[in-house]
Amino acid sequence: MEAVFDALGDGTRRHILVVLSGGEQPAGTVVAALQARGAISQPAISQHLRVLREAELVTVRAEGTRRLYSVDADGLARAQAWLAALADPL
Amino acid sequence: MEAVFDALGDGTRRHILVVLSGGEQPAGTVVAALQARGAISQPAISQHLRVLREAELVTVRAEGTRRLYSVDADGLARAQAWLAALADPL
DNA sequence: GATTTCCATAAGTCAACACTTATAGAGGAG
DNA sequence: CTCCTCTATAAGTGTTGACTTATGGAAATC
Repeated sequence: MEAVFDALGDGTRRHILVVLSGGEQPAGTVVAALQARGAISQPAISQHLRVLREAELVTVRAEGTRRLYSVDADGLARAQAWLAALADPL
Repeated sequence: MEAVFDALGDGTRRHILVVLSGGEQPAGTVVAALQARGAISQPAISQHLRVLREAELVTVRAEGTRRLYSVDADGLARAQAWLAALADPL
């Protein structure tokens, strides 16, 4: 859980999640989308994707040389549940 | 919204929210609760409370010299809604 | 099999930000 | 009025972590 909100605590990573909310995307497309918004390198995005993966906020699957990323609904649900518990203490 | 997840992206602040989820508490009680978990100064907590306030994740009200903090359900709901939109893109 | 594309990792740099100590200020208590 | 409690702000420091360039490796293309 710690890793989840640490991962969400960066604007670039949140932007990546927004891009991926449009559906499964190869890493290269994510890079292009982020670079359309401002100068950032491919390795920077790759590192962010790794953090999101380790936090279980995204999933990957390989297809040839491409890595297809998607938002991980389970991870997002866990984050939502944690927030809900704060507002509504059992 | 940026400020909300930036604020949530720190473990100490998340711990403060957990403490406050138990109900309205004066700042001093929050300090005591956090210090029970590890060495941290009163000003550090005060600064975190300010960040949480600016992100609208907590509310304050003064009672004499005490400042009573509570979790802000609206702010938490906004955060949840944002996460929900990611998983379930309209 | 050489080249090219796609992505990840390595290593190093720099700035943001989470801390600290010191202090100010506002409200009860004596 | 004075003292003490409670909390916030000021100022300075150190470390984390978000970036960079450089490189490695795996799969498609020719």
